[in-house]
Amino acid sequence: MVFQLNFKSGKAVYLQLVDQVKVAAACGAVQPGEPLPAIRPLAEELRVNRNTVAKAYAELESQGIIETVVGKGCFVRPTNSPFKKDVRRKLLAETIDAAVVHAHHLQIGKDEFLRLADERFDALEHKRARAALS
Amino acid sequence: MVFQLNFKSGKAVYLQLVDQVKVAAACGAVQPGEPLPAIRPLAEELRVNRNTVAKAYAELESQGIIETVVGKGCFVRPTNSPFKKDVRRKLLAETIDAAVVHAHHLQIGKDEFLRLADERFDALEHKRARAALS
Amino acid sequence: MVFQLNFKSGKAVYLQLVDQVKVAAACGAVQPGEPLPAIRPLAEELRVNRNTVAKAYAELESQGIIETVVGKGCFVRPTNSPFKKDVRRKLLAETIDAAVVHAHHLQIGKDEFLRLADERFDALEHKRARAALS
Amino acid sequence: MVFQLNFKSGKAVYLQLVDQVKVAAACGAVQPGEPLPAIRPLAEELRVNRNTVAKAYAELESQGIIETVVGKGCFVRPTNSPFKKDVRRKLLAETIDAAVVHAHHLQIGKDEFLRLADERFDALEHKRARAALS
DNA sequence: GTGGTCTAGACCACC
DNA sequence: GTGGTCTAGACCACG
Repeated sequence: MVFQLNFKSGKAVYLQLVDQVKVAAACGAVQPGEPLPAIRPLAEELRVNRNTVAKAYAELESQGIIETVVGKGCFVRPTNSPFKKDVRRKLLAETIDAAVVHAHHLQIGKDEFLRLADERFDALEHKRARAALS
Repeated sequence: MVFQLNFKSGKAVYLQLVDQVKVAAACGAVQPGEPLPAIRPLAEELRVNRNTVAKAYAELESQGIIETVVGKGCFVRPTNSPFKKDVRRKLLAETIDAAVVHAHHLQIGKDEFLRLADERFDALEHKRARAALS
Repeated sequence: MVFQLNFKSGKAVYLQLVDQVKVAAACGAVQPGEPLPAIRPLAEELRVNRNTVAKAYAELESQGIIETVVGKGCFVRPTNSPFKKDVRRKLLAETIDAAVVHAHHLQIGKDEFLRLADERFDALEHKRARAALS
Repeated sequence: MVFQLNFKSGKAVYLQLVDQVKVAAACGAVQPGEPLPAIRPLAEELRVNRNTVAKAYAELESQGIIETVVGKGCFVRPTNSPFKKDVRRKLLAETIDAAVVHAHHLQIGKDEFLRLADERFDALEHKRARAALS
């Protein structure tokens, strides 16, 4: 799993985690039965207190998204309402709209925006590739 | 100008206002030089405290989006980011990173992401063009 | 760190704090990475409301002088203005204009003004050099 | 008289006016018996409401700095404690110190600072020369 | 009427 | 413990 936290967004960090796991689970990016990262190393990677990650996992469990097995870890449960393709596109469109508005105020045009997006997408792939090796 | 606040989203109310004003400015719904709604009546309309609206406007002023003149009101400024080019790129990169991770969780690949971004960028331009006419 | 507030100067208290922190940072009295006093105890010491100190710190953060980490505190950042060169020049020009008018009212001419400025600039550098050693 | 107002300093505009007249009067920049600018044109020049200038003049009269003759204007009264040279230098040094700190945070060095000061001083002279002609 | 400052006190997220 | 948000209400400067 790859997470992206924004400490200045004004949204609680644990809720950002919750949202990201929910989306990933609803789309099959993490398959049912797959384990989520363990709390301690994830907290370290995200530079966040363990309590914060634990709170996010607790929230996910109370929402029935994941299942915690004490001593083993947290596992994704099967989704009963996976997102359809058009729902996924619409969700992403909202996020992209926000980015486009941000670009406008920073006076960054479409060409450079797309170049940056391409670049950051590749960066994510490299990050995942490196993570897969270790 | 119509604003929609979500008191349960976990995101600070004043930041929701900030974002919505930025969107309105970006798509030309409010043109440079035009005034924003006055603080007191807007606070009443949105059922929030006057200080909350004032905080949003103060944030917008510190971001250079609006200019406030005591005794007169708050006015939209023309887009003209004071930041260095590399700073602007870096600021936008953070937003794009979040969108890229979102796309990954939504199981949407780079090609479709870029197509969507291109599309949303054009949509914003069209809105601005239409708004400039009226 | 010792702060002196003047409640009768007609200048907003939180802005007095902002200026004093900026002076302390500029002359090396607080080094990059060092924490500022915590909000609550400082407010008590200065006999002002906690919100007033918080507002000062928020302003310092928005100016890029400090970084605040929730749950940890507020820390001085290394000097690195994000503004374009011409914006920086223009911002400083306004301050210098005020000083020039002040000099004119004080019947102090250009030569002496420049000599004084040279002298005060060196004084700041010396303070910074001494502070860097300890 | 040349005035320099800062609408964002957090200090009341009328107090900025008061301070500037007081300094000029205490240093002989305006001689006893000389008239201050009339309220209406000054307000226009400074882009300020007439009430604001009137309030400043009222404050100056209550402090005994000026004398208002209805229908004629406001005149500077003789000072009984004019600033000595060292006092004037010290007062200006404080203002310059603030400008130097500002320059530091904008990462503008001594050379450029002095160049800017030289330039702004000349600009003030030209402004006064133009004003004297009309 | 406009926006700005300050206080007092409650609740929340994070360490 | 840290900082952040929001409310309610008072007072001020400016137009």
